Amino acid sequence: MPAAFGQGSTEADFAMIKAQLEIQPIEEVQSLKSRTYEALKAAIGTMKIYDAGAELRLDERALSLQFGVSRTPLREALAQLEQEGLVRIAPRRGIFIVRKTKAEILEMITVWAALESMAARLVTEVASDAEIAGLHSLVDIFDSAAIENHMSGYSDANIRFHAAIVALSGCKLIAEITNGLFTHVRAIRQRTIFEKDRARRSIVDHKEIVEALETRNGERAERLVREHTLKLRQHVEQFVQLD
Amino acid sequence: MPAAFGQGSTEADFAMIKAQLEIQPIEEVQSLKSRTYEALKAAIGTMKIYDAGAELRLDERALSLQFGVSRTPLREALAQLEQEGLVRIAPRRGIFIVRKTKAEILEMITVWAALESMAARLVTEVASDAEIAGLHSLVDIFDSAAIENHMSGYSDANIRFHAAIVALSGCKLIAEITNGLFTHVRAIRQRTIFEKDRARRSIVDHKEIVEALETRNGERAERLVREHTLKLRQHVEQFVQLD
DNA sequence: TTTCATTATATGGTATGCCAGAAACCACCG
DNA sequence: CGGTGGTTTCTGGCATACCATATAATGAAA
Repeated sequence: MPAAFGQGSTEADFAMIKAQLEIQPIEEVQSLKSRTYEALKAAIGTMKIYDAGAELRLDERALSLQFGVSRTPLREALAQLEQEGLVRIAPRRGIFIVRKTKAEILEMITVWAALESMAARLVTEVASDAEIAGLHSLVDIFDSAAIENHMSGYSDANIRFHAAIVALSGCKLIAEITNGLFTHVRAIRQRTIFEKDRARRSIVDHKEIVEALETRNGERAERLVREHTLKLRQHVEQFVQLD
Repeated sequence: MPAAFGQGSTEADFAMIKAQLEIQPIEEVQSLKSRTYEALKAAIGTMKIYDAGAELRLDERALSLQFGVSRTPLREALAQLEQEGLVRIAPRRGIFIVRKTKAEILEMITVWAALESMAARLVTEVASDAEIAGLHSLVDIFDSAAIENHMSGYSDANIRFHAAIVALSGCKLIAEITNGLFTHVRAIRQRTIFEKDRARRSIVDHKEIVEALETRNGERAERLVREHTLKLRQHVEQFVQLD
């Protein structure tokens, strides 16, 4: 950055210029590999891969044309997605978007329960009262009967509530793994999972959880979160049909 | 399987053919990418990356020569390792083996505690009595005072005990994530973590865990496993120095 | 002698071309 | 008419060449 201003620039000049264009962070132009990775991940995420007859096969050359990059960075991105479990690369056979089985989904929810319950325990140990109090804003919104008409909004708020607990735990790794799981489950997040009745009971659960966190009752918070998520597990096991 | 033998084939024909050439499995020649991935992962695993002055930078061309493959499959393998968090690829700067910070190690142990305690709970729900009884063989070995002289053996048996619980839970995903964590922690598994005193107390813990599993006491098994692993966490926090 | 600018080089990023294997297609034969 | 064997094509695997940037080396000026 200095070179651009020549040797005649003074501190004053610099300060002025700095005041003018402010933002320094510098646009980090990521590699084509990572940008392709993000783009592919997003594309797969918004794809309704569980619909019957959905096209699960990816064509390298076609994709490289669509993204406007060569096959090399594209393949590196695909290798990463394979590692992440989003696609499966069958040598000489093709590249396929992975459709999780119901059993795998249930395992994910189980892991989620384990991690988030641990997160809740951590929250009671490390979060400030103010931080915990902030959770109220994510729960109380739904006190009104507005639930009935805002199911889509509920779904998002629900996710934010759980994400908040994970965030307050301070454990980056739990957040990371949880996000990874969410990526997989996103495609299945059919609204049917969150029908009215569940929403109502869910809110009661959430209130209890917040209360346990506020009273720093780690054991109880952990148990409530676990049971709450395992309820979802049971619900999915019972009512969601895949495969 | 039926179509291949046409309409004239009898049960006898099939049995004969099957008896003749037997072996079908076919040697699965993996791609260079995946083999390079495995090789690199193993190489990094056996590397003492936490020693001061350890060379953490990887040279693409040098590696491609050593492995005898071109840079393309090598880079795809590296992309996967990056996704897994074992290496960090700094664009135009270099490829570096990731050295986990102490805080990150502690987070891993925390996640481990969460997952294995959930696994223990699952074991009480799904494992057979026989399977649980099998755990005794992994614990009783150390009844004798042989511990004193077999610390290295203890370390392995310890790992196998915990792996067995995860396996008996039937949850593949927990096993998968746990293995991933183990890959990272392996390099730190300095024998100092497992000194005599800890070993003795550890065995007591293990016996209690087995007993809880045998009596199908899910709550207790979960708690014991969690506390056991959190003890390790505290121990590492207190005595292991990194960074 | 030190410092800064310029140039050289090394290293990762990307594009492209060729190769091998798998699947689809087709023709020939029973 | 069906099935089998061969041929073509399509697609992913791999190697290589080139490009861009970061860093090291070098030299000139203060």
